[in-house]
Amino acid sequence: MTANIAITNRSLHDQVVSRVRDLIIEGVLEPGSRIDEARLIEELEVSRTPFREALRTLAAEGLVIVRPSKGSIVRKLTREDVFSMLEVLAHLERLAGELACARAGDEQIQALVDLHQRMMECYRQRDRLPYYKLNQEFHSRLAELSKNTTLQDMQANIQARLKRIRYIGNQKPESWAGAVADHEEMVAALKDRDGKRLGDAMSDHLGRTWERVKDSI
Amino acid sequence: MTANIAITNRSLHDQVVSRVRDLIIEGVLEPGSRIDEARLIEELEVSRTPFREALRTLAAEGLVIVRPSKGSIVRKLTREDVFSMLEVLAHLERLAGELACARAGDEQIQALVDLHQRMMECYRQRDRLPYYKLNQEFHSRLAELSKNTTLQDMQANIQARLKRIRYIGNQKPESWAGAVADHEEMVAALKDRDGKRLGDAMSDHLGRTWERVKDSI
DNA sequence: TCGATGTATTTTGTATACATGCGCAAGGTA
DNA sequence: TACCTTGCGCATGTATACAAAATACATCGA
Repeated sequence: MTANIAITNRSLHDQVVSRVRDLIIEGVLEPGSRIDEARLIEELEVSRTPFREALRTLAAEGLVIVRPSKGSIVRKLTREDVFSMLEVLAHLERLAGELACARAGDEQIQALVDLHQRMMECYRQRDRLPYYKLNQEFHSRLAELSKNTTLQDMQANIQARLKRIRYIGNQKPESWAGAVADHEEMVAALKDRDGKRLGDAMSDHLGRTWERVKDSI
Repeated sequence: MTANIAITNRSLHDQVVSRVRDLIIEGVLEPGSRIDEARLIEELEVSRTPFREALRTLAAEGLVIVRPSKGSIVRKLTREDVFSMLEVLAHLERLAGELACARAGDEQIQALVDLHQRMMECYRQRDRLPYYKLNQEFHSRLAELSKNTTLQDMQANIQARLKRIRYIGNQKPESWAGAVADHEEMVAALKDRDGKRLGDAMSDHLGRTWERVKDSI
């Protein structure tokens, strides 16, 4: 097999989905605002067909709402939405933690510990954005270790929907310190393969996430 | 407010989504088989545009898989898929049970108990289909009592994807009796508002569902 | 001036036409 | 005969045209 020189011939649909998803997460398309179909298809330089298909996909993901004959809007999360999502996410990550302790290989756990070290390095340097990205990766990777694809998918979905709010909400330094402490506990439990303790830690972590985030909605 | 005389002007998209979803759940469209776009749009008497949008929605729901330039197929669940879905569903319903005990009103609990009575009546009469439908409703209603919309959505999604397999897998009489016993325990715990016990019961119930179902995949 | 009603304009929904890429089979070559 | 090549047909992907609905706006009357 030669080096991978394949042209990633992704369909326009897929490209539009990830592009618009990013626009929503980055806040370029503001929550609650109408999605101007004509404007966006012009900027993205695609026709209405793949664009509208993409909207359907994003609607199913929960990022946009299509109101029949009235256009689509970027879904705006209420406090109740965010609370319920964090409640479910906490419970899912508890399961992920427990399963990871039971099913992950030693190298996989070590890899996650290494990732954690890199996060700590970012924290010491106060490199917010790299930390944030590693953090996202930490949680997805932990879900992977559960060896449960449904769990991974659902966690990824909620993560994506909350991404923006969590980013906004984690600005305060003391919040950051708290999150770091949570992670220390999680990694310790993971090293010991103590599923119960890891599950509790993940659940608690997300419980505190609500406290950190709730005022920025 | 007068009686609701609004004309339900559902878009073709929505109609196609629910129609095709039913075709998949009912097994008319067989798992793993290619979806013949031309044939279906003819039978449904719609054009390709709303049909293809509907496919995107169903793909996001996990019922079909669109392979770029290669057509769509009805997603075929592997044993691993079903196991992971039941594992997550069990965990979600555990949460639903715990939250329901904490948050539901007395009348709501009573309504669920009544529903349970009707299920028992069906069981005594060996009315399989009505029982099955009431059972679906029982689980959705219990999720409602959690007052957590995200939980409801995710539970509904997994339910829909598993619907067909669960129906096939619940044919044996002894399986049915076991499921009924599980429900008795669940309702007892719910009456007592014993969240922990209800959570365990729901989780155990779905654990046994795997046993009932696993050979029919 | 305010409101109601009818009309114009914009926007969305659906159908269809056109483009592209995949799979398969016919034909050629070793 | 087995395997590779090549070209054609057809399914899929995308663009555009047309239809219907909703919104904005203007005109008329009280």
